[in-house]
Amino acid sequence: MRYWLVKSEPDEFSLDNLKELKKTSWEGVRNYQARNFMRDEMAVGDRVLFYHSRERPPGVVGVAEVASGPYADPSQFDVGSPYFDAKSRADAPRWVAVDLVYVRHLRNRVGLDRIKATEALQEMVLVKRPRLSVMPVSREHFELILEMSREVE
DNA sequence: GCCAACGTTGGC
DNA sequence: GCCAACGTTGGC
Repeated sequence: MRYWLVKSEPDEFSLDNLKELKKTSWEGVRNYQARNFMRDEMAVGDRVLFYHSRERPPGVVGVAEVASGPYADPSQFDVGSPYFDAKSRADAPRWVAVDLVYVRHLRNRVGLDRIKATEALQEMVLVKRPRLSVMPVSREHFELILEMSREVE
């Protein structure tokens, strides 16, 4: 089992939205590196840190789980979608989606400021590589974030 | 295949 | 809302 972190702008899709829906199709990823992680490495049962970006303060707010293998992201073929990609062909889809299911909210969010201030988390992709919206997380880092969420800041 | 221009992400 | 960092595009 692998561990991941996905970013979402809560104005667009929050962890509360996922809780209500229980399950969602994680569509709209339009970055090749993120796409490759989803396409090549994500598998059913993988655990996912759910991160709210563009919110003050940004941070990890909960846990989700991968509930499907990768499949062609339908929004790439939808002319009305902001994620429409005219260069993607039906017989060779460029972008993939996976299903995510809600697992839980963290008792306390783990803010980016705290992550950045934690020595053991300096190697997180989140810290080292800005602007990536789907990224792997090591088991150790995943568990440390969960531990931090149980403590009051 | 280089690289300038442009677009997007996301912290602040 | 600003803008730095980064990815993508396209002219040459």
